[in-house]
Amino acid sequence: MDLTPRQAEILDFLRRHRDEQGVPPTRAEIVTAFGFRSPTAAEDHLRALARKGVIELKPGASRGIRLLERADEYLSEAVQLARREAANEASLPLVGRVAAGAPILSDPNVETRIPLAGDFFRPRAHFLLRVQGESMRDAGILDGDLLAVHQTPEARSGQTVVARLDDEITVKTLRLRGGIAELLPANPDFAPIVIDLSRESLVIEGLAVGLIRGGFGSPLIR
Amino acid sequence: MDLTPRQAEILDFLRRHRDEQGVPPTRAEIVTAFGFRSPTAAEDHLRALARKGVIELKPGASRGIRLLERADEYLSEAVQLARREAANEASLPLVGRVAAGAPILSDPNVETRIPLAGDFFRPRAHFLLRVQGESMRDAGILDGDLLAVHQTPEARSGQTVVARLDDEITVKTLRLRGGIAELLPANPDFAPIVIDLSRESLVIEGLAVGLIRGGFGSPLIR
DNA sequence: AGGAGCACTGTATAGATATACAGTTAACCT
DNA sequence: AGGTTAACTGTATATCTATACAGTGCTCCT
Repeated sequence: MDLTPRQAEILDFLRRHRDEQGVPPTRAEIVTAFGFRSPTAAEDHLRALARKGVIELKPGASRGIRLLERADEYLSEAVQLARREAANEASLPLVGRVAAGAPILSDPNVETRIPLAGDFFRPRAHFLLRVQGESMRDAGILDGDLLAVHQTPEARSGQTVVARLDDEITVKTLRLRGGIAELLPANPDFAPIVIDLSRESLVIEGLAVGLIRGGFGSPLIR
Repeated sequence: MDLTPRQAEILDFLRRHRDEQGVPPTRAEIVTAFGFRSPTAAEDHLRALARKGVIELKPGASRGIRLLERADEYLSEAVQLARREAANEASLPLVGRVAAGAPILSDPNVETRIPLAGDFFRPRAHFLLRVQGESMRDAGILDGDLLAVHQTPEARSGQTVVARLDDEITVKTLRLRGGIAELLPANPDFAPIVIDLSRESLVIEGLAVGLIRGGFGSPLIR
């Protein structure tokens, strides 16, 4: 059963009071916080929250209000957003096969999240891309590696870039000469890709800023 | 000023009560927990803790006991140990140049800690080793990379190992044939190392289980 | 039309709680 | 030898606190 807006307000207050004061509130403190004129108003709300299973009331005990785990599901939107942002700052989305046309960080492209903060890399990484193929082998970037990518359209000649070409994502070294862009592989078995910028477009998704191999449960040892 | 052993016990109880019950205890609850026969015993202890600045007492408020930040400095040894272990589980020591003779994880060898849990890798990593040299270049292990290492003396032929040879740490592929061990580089510019196990000893420090490049503030982009 | 749930007001009270006051015992410092 | 501090016992009480009981007005469902 869902909480009413008012009950969610009360729950938010319980959480805030606990976090800021270190103690759950009394009925009287709820009354003053919300401007009630009767302790029963607070009592009724607590009963409702307990009935819905988001808090536990200890009979007889003063301040005997306990926020249960599942209370997290009923956070106000503002608090939920803040939590999600905090979680995002401590982990990176892992992008596998990129669907044609879709933005690289759109939901269906994200396989999972890796528990590593983006600012572990410099400049900071915005996502991890699972490398496919051996075209950058001689740069130490192997098939299956996770490439840490700083999302930016700006790239200089010589940098290792993540580019989108005909709705395909590719990792290569960028070389710019006049109106010509070259995407150079680091493997003699592969041919460079040459793009005439006056006729074709090249979308730079980001820069390679790091690499992770062998994590997330895929063993390196066979 | 330091806490007395008894005061530390009381503080531990306050913390445990808060964590387990979600509410600080009343004087009466302290009394029953410690077998006191007078509420004043609890009151006196709380006053002492407040005077020493580890808790804050709110006059008049029931359960008005607040654990302050600096209370963490006065944790019991058991709790401190548990905390340190929890922190270690969420980060990996980075080992740079290894001092001759010293165990690989001894204090002076550890440069810093990297905020990544060891069980991010399978089997779990115990430390990260900063790779020196290009001898494993063709295996995608470059100079400066951080190699995630699972600490174990057991290695099978074909695995990438971290070995100690004449007090030098080296990363190579292991090959075992009868009483002969070979440490094979992955770079034609380097020669294999052959060890006759009946005459020389080879210490395996661990197995390579993963790799990180470009993190910890060292930019990949130039 | 009426029952149920929500969100309250208003009053009352048993008992939970903090806290003062008066002691005791032992260790430690000077 | 005397003062201070820690760690308690024992009693008492103002007041804080949970909670019961009796209502009101509103909305939503059937």
